[in-house]
Amino acid sequence: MNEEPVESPVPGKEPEGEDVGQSTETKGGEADNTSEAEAAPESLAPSDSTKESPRTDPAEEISGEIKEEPMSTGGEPPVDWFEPLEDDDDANSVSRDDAEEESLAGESEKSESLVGSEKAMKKIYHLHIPRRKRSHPDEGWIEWPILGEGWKRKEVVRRSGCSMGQKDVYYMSPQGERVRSRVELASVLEGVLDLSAFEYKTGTFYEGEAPPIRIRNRVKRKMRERSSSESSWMDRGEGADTPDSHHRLTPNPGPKNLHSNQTSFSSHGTLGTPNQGLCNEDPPVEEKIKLPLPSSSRPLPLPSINGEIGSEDSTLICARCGISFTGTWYDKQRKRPCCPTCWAASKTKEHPMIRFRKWIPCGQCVGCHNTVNCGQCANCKHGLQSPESRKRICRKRKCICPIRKGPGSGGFLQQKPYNDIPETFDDSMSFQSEVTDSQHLSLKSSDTENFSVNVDVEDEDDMSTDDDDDRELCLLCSLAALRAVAAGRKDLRDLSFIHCGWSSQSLKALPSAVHSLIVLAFSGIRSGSGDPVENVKPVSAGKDCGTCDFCIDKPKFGGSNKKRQKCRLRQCVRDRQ
DNA sequence: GCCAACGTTGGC
DNA sequence: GCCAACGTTGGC
Repeated sequence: MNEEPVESPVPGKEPEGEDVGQSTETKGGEADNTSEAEAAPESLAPSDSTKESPRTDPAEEISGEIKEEPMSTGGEPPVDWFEPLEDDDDANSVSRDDAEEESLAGESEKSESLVGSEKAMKKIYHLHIPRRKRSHPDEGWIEWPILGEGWKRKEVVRRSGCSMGQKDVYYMSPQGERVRSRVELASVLEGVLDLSAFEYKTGTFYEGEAPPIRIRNRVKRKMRERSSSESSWMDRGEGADTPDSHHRLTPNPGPKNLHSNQTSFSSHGTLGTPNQGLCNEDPPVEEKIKLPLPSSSRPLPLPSINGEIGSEDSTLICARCGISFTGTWYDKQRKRPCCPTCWAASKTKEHPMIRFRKWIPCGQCVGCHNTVNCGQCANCKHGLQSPESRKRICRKRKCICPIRKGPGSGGFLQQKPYNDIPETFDDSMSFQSEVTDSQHLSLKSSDTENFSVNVDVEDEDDMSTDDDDDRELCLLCSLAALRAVAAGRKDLRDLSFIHCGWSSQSLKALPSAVHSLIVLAFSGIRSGSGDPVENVKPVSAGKDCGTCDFCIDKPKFGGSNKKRQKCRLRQCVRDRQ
């Protein structure tokens, strides 16, 4: 029966089931239960004050010093069940649990900060701080014949938490049904006892008009996340019944008002008890952090570093390493946040910095404001030549917004990157550490977006055949250039083996940010060397290796010219795939 | 898995 | 703002 011997300091003196701290709250019942309508509230105050008792110096208790405990050791008859908790003369009764509890939430002066800190610690650091001490189920029950034979009543004062000090009153039917509200009690006593004049809290019937009975129309709120992984970012679904919801006597209040679901999120300010304000000062951690919506219901955000891309980036907690970071990085499944470091470590081939995107015109830049075709650019010329097939917009009318983030940034299209990009990119990332701070900043600011080596497509038809379109440059070449720089290369001439036919001209046509990076890097490596691309000799633009199968196929190498393909070494790697 | 203890919130 | 009602949690 007694499962908590440690908490029964004076065995035999009192029913062991009632000597635990929990029982303090019930003492309002006194021996004479029927006349304690006022006694109950009054008796509860001391229960809290007990925690202010001089005896309860946590430091002293923890240090092993047993205080004098004069009150109880003096042999004064204990005031019922208060004795063990308040003035325990038994050394053993100064249990570690008590000390812990008091240290956590014992002294009322400290309770606010303690409660707050406890909550914060629990929430933020997930420390395993015992939240509560469970009393024995049989403890604290007082016969309550006013409700009928066999009925019991129990008062519980919350000893910790935000609602510390709040009193809960329970009743237990002769059949052992535990009632925790007037509604439940009414349902049990329906047809047996009229509770219209029954005051649930005090357990007494009063005379006069009965206060209105509140009927709550609650909406189930799904706040808590599931324990792990994928569901952690999802709202909890229906059916999250708790065991309590099954055992509860209270009938289900029926259909919930769905409309109130929203307001429930904004009503944290309500104060159930004076202490509840403490809880509401700091929103839960989950609410401090803007939790991302499930990827399925959320536009795929732009990747970013330090939130430079997309000013609305959230502070997220990496699901892998736990660090916080800003941005909108997600793991491969895009279900959980993933910091850039873990991203790099993931070896995924779908690096967030490498994407193919489709521009959405900003509508504000000069290019977007141009309405007249220049007639001079390749696109215009192409259109003049074959108006039917003209699909490209005049280059002067293209969006030249430096940020290149259209009004619907979510409209970028993510496409599959090239296969061997990650390693290349890793090298280029290492390059960042070699540059100066200012250079580094330039990498992380607006250039970052371009540095992400996007192949930007204004529309599908605009991609591919236009040789002098800077958007046509091979992604691998761009990356290779960066990689070479990162590796400490002094020039880029050997890049031809990656992209045959590269010349200084084509290098110059690198996406401006990439080119700038190269220049920047070289200026850091070789001060005053100027534009390194300028020094790059034209590479094997016109030379065939004469050994590959395509060259051998050529007539000049004695082939039959069946394949009619350019020397493999002169082909862009991209084209070879 | 139960349920005491605590959190939350909607009615007043 | 209070607090009854009930949802939720975590100790057992």
